[in-house]
Amino acid sequence: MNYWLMKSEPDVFSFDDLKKRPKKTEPWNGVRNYQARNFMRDEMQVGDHILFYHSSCEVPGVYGIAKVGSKPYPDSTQFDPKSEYYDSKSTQDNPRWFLVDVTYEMDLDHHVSLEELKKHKKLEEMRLLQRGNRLSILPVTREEFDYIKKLGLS
DNA sequence: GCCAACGTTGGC
DNA sequence: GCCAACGTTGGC
Repeated sequence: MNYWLMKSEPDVFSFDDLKKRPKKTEPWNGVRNYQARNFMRDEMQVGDHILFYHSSCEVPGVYGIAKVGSKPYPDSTQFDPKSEYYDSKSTQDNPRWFLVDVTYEMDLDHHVSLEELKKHKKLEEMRLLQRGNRLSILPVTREEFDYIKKLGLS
């Protein structure tokens, strides 16, 4: 079992949006970074737990808990010329981009802001908090995951 | 294979 | 809107 942090801009797709989806599930399309893709394609397993993080917004931070809802499969938007995620170098036989479904798991009592995360010594080695990090999908340790979840419950 | 130019991310 | 960090592209 692995643990992850996945970023989303809430103006585009928020944790609330995920809850409102049919089956509370959303294909995580549009990732066009190889490292992030590799995490989804090679390392994620159904049932892995996810910290759902809002970025590029007024209060960046963790807003809920989700889980991996499917095995990896090709991101259909890469084949669609009308999609902003279209990739002309991808073919059905040799897709370049893979995704997993993300499924709602549980609410937190309150969000845990980036500012809050930075205050905790136990979290100072989190990849999210390392300088220059821009990956939209990051592994977290079980300890980090549990600690942050606890911060969001009270 | 190097590296300059360019584009994107994301906090502030 | 700024800008640091870093990934990607493409000429050579």
